[in-house]
Amino acid sequence: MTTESQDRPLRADARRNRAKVLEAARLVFARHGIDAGMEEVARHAGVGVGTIYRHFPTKEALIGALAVEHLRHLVARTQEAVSAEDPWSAFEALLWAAAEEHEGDLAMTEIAAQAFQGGLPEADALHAQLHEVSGTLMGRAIAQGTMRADATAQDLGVLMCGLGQVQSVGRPCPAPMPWRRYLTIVIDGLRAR
Amino acid sequence: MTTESQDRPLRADARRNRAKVLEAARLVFARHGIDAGMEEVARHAGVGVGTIYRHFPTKEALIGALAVEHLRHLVARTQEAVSAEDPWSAFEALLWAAAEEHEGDLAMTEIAAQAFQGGLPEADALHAQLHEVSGTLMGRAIAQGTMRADATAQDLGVLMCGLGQVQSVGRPCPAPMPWRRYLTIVIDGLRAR
DNA sequence: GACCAGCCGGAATCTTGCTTCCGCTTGCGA
DNA sequence: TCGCAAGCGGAAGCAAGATTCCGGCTGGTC
Repeated sequence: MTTESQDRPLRADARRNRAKVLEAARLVFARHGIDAGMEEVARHAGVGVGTIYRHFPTKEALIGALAVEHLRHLVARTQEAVSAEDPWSAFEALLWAAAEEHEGDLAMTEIAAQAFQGGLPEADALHAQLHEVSGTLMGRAIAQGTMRADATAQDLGVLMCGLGQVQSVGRPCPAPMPWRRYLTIVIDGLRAR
Repeated sequence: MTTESQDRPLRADARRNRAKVLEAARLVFARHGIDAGMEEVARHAGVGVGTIYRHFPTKEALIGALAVEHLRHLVARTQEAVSAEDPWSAFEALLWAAAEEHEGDLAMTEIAAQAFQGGLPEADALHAQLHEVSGTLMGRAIAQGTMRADATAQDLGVLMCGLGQVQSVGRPCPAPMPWRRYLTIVIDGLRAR
């Protein structure tokens, strides 16, 4: 997925381990933030650090792989939303669902950040795709008269970026679950008046 | 300010150095993020690392001192806003001004974060004060009928937290200056309908 | 069932950055 | 002007964490 996977089929155990590593990384980073050690990820996956490095040349690459997975997921979700009949409801539901999914996730923001500047071609492509799809969705909502006319896909990105920060509860902001308020207010800000 | 300053008057050169360190820290952290090294801060201040540690027992303490300064500043600004005749305009102007001030500042979010959980008594007190003052300001705006009735000082904190993230341009989000859009939308979200 | 390329574990290594230490310098009161 | 407590610089000490290395294991093929 990241470096070479189409070349040789990968031995059965290797494929299994790769998956375990990815899963463990998602979990550990979500719980302890992106600064969690590789050692910790390895322990959680039940493998040695060496195994991680066999699959991902560097910590950054591992994070990049997570980012790609995440983006893929987002694109899929957004595409579904585009084909709903009521674009505004679909849009709103999409945001709530996406946020809910990452409740208390300490890493999403940083992972997404990596993806942006990491220069991973795959991540770039997915970004472009996400940008386009969400643009379409928002365009439909605007046409419907429910979303403010000047809203763009880029705005959405910016707002989601803030959401990620807010969701890393504990680190930046105090008080539990303020992100629901965040989303409420932001969504109202995107509504047509 | 942080540890002991009321005790002995501090020698003239020491006071001068302390100020230089604080100023350099603000600058360096803003430019390179909170992960910039102490070495770098020292070089920028034109002193040795040892000198920093004479004034601030730890990097965390140095950051804490910056946070306190920042909070003090915010409280003062907000107090001014409270005494304006038009609360909504004052509120809006306050947000824009605060944001403008930290254009491209990579450290504000993290510094503010430190202040929250750092447990610094002085920072806690200032937070409480800020919370109260902004609550007053917002209450006036709500009474005026210009701000949504359910808005709270805590909401403001959450939204500013997101803003901080958005402003760390380069790290998390791509595209230059999207924070103006962020603020525009958020402010509209806070408006009464 | 024997072979071997590919894979594994995890100790050792390298890097980076915070913090401490200590001999030298300097403001400033007598 | 003298004496010295307070302050200074920056090399050395340490800790944490990423990455490398290599001897030993194992799917999967002949």
